[in-house]
Amino acid sequence: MRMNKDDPRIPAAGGAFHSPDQRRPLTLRDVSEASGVSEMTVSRVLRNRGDVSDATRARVLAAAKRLGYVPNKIAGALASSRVNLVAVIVPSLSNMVFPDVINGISHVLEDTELQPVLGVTHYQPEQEEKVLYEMLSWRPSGVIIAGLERSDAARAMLQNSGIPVVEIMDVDGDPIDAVVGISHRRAGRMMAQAILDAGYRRIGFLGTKMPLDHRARKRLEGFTETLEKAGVQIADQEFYEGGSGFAKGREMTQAILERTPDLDFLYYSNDLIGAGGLLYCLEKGIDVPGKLGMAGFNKIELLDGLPRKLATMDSCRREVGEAAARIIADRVAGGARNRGEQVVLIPTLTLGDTLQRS
Amino acid sequence: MRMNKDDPRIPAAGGAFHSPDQRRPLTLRDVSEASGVSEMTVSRVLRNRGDVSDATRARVLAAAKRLGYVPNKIAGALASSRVNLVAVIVPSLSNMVFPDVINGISHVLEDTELQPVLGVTHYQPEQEEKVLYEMLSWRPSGVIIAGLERSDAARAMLQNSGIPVVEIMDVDGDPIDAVVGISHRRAGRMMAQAILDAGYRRIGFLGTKMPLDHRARKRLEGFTETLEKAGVQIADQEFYEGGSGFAKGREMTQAILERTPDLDFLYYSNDLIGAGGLLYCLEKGIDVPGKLGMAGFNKIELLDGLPRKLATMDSCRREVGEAAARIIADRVAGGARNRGEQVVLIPTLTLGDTLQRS
DNA sequence: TTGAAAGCGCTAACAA
DNA sequence: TTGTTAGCGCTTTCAA
Repeated sequence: MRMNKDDPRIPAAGGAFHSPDQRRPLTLRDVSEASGVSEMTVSRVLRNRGDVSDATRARVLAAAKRLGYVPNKIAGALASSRVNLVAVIVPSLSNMVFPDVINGISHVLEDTELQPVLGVTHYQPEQEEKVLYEMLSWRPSGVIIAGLERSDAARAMLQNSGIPVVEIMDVDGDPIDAVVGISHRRAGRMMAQAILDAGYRRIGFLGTKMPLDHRARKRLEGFTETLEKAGVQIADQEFYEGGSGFAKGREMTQAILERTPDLDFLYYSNDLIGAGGLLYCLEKGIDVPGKLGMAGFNKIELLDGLPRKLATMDSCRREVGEAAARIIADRVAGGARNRGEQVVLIPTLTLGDTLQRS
Repeated sequence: MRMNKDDPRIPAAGGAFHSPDQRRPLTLRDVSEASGVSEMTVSRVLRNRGDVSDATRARVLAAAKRLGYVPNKIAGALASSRVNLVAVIVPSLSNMVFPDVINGISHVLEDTELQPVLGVTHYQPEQEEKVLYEMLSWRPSGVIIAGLERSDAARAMLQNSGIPVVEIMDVDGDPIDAVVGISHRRAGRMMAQAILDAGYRRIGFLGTKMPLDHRARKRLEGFTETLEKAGVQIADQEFYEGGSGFAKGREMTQAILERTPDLDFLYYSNDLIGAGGLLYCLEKGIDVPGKLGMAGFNKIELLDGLPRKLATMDSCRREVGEAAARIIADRVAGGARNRGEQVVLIPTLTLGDTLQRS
């Protein structure tokens, strides 16, 4: 074993990693030379592959550590055509919904070799195409992507990619491969039924204007469908653009109630604006849920602790993330020979304090 | 990157490309053979590099589109030793703080070739090391990482990486390279001064138990420092573990007020628990801010619309993200010959309705 | 304007 | 248990 004291990259003992003037990133060859072991054996040691004697292993590890070597996964991936990345593509990080999904995914992948890589589309199909294209060009081991609505191009890319694809959060549609989520139509129907059962009849809807939030759209569709079966029409609607928040919920609630004062229920497309509306109504001294019932969607935990508990429905975000990650992990591990898994979770209804005739 | 209809990357609708049995991903060679043009020229066309005749370009684009070719960035990156990825490493996605930062980063990087790749550490130094190692092994063009507190190993990796490193959200410490953020000590001092100026003297603190949330710790340090200069001690404290939320804020507030009923101010380490506390106090009929003042931190927009506006301080999240991304983009573009940029943002104090003697 | 050759840093497959 | 040889799919460089 050659000890090259003059090699500028090899720092003095103690500070294992400090090579301040380093220009060229270290390669396996550097570790090989520093340890007097072939590149191949160094590679084996660093990947814990094959049989390597303890003595050799120790020398290699010492050298790698001393040099501060970080392997080049680009070269490794090219050589092995294996990439331990899972592309995770979501529309937004700002609404308290997808962070939970992502945490579920990370949690499951932590027990595997796989690593999630995040892309955000801002609910724009063009952005989705672009992000997908970028991610696929890194040849990930799988894709987890929100929703079932795809441009033809995006769909083609995913189909041609030859890797596991899990579409999440929604099951109402035609999946490319696997799918994990809840039925938003069904969620809308369930909520409508609960509202009707409680005796409310003059129902208003408040939600996002965004035509590209397909899940919100489907909830509304299921909702109106069930109302109509009971001979009830939505009495008024209010739409908004931009981020959700309490203030938005207040404004919209005020607007709809001023326009249609005889409403006896407000159905919000998410808990955040619902909570804003609830705060507004409580302030106005409106009898909730006696005179006016209210409900949101998502079961955002953060909101536990409002003066009243808003009726809502669980979107199973963490479970969705976990199940999706598990599908990818199983496929990558080869433990699953099938494709097209379907995991349909059932949202639970929470009546809270805002959906029950007093 | 443009996304027009002639973009070779985007397969045409209509299924020209469904090659259902496709096993091997397409390569440049496939496009080369399909178009009768050398691989090299195909590569030039797809990267818009060098001079290529219009006729050749058209043939290549047609072939690429027809086949649904997606370039392999792994090979490209290895050959060119250029990777258009920026590693973004944050402690959490769940607290409404880092999504804003990430949006700022994405927004700036959208105008460049660079792409953010996200890693989450859950406030664990070991996780940070692991994530950093994984990301650096992909040889990104830059790193944006939250905080200034690093393990020796993490610090060494970053130093040795030879790429731009921007540490964000905090400026109180010893940066490895560039830094963008606010001074949390200063923020704590400012808030303490405002509270003292308003005449409050019996002050309680409520915050996370997490010893690894260094920014919260520094705010508290600055806070107590200013109080002490005025001869005021923190009268009581309450710490919590786990996620923030209104419910947590309520519980803690109840606990501290029952233990120390004569407190006249509550300083919360973030707006979410502060909002919970505020809701609790309003319900209890406590005179806010007359008998009891309250303040949080972060200026979370979502909360606009609470019955009272909580006093808070802006953590400049989006600006931090944007400035950090700009530093990376400039360095990558070669437009900046220097290193070690320091961007210190000044948080603004919002008194709201909870910090002013009536 | 186009093409041919030589790697990028690593790993699969095989040899010793 | 260790080493050698060929690539992985692309880009760089240089020649035509």
